[in-house]
Amino acid sequence: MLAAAEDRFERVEVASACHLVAEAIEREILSGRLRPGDGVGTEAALCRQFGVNRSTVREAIRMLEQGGLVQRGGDRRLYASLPRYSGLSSRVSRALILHEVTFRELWATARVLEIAAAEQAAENADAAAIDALEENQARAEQALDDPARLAELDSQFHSLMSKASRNRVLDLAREPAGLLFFPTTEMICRRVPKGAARMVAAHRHLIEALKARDAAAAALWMARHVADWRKGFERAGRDLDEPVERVFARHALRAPY
Amino acid sequence: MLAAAEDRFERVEVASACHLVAEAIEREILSGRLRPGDGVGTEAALCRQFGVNRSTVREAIRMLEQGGLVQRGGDRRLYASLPRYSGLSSRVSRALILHEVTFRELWATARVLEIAAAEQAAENADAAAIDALEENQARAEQALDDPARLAELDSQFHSLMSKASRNRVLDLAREPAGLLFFPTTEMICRRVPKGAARMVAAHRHLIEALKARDAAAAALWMARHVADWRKGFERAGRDLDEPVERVFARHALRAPY
DNA sequence: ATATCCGGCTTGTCCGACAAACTATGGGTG
DNA sequence: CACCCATAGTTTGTCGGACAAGCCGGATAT
Repeated sequence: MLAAAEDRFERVEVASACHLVAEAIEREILSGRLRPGDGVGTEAALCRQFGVNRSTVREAIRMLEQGGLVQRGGDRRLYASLPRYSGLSSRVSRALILHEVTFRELWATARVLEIAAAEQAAENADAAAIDALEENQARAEQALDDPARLAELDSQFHSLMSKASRNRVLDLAREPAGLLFFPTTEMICRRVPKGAARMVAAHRHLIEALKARDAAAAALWMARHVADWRKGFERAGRDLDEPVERVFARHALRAPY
Repeated sequence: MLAAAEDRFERVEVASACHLVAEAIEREILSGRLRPGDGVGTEAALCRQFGVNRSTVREAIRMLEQGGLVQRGGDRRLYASLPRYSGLSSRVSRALILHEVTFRELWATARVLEIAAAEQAAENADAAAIDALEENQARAEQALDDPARLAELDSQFHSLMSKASRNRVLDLAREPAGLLFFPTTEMICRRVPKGAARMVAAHRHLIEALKARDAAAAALWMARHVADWRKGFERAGRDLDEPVERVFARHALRAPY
């Protein structure tokens, strides 16, 4: 009865062996002593070094693997590695689904991130990035009556735009929302007749803005593009306050590193 | 010689038993058949159900645990759970550090996210959220000459602001950048005399804007606040194109779920 | 009725083992 | 001398069993 009343002490941190091993290796990587691409050593070697059993080492490895800090190479050996963005993004998307966020939250966030990506892309895009966008655009123009393909190309367009900004922080912040946001494009294109044409037109204007290095124009067209999405979503009879459905989980399930 | 030339086939996805087990449990949670808080069962029970060894089950559990999908309760039993934002954010921050992103990228991204958070907070903040910000502000006013404390309070202020927006997607997108961005406040307060006062003043204006439900004012003051940070950063003699240092890893290392 | 003890269950770790895949090494062959 | 193949060794993925420590519930003693 009285013990619970006071909380003078923090909970004691009892670390299990496998966590200690994982943290030791993690520190080695974060500190730069193990660089991405370096071999971490065999399980047997790690057992010897840490003085623990192979099962324990393997549990530690599974944890690090999941965090993207180590990876099995083609030869199944263990290498330190850079966490891949795609893995992180799908993980975040998964969390958003489980938390049942609404399309309104998603839209409000995607809006500012996409606009920022367009602005910064206009400032920083190089020729290769613009070429990639042009190629995407050419394909989209061939697929005006194929909603599924169009949705995929739209998603890719925004991803390319984000990469074109050459801002990796922005790119990583944008991707989880994009992963959940753009799959709905397919539904909208199916339900709203003029949706596809408006989409492709907006993309065209965005590419032109990038070529002209006109950040204001890029922001403007992206704002319109995203506003269009919202209108289409509502015209399709959907409610912005619906939670993002579990259906989209399949998009987030892919690529667990 | 000839096998490598053609890549007609995708690489065959050879899934190890522990991955299959992890995926099966993950599906169960994502589909909603296992709800957060539900017990997953004992390791022995999972062994029986999947027909695999306990070591294999444990490796699967380690993976899920790391993803935040399951958690050990106080009784050490296994429960399905919602991935915590803090765990995801620190993971993303860690990735940003390893990718050696620059402060310029960080700043450009934090800028749009913080402004959006302020705007949406002005629209959606409830009384409790504003109270929390007021309390933070009161503490900051008491700590004007304690840079470390002030930096912590600043970081907390922005986190509270983001929560006040009641947009969980935005909150989650913002946090990783914030985690890396705000620790530099301490350095700036030390090096730039008037920094602390300007910071507290900006926070005051932001709180007033929230009370007045004035999104434009909130955006404006946040823009100034973030611009101030950048000026302070440069006055402190730092270069925006420096990569975020590994030093900040300690902030990202915490709370691995 | 309360306090205490005991036995069972569960987890964390350890040990030893084995099949499959891969590597390397050495020998045979043209 | 160069090249190909077989064999042995290494490494991983999985298995079965084992045990100490912690937690829980029930039985027992006061």
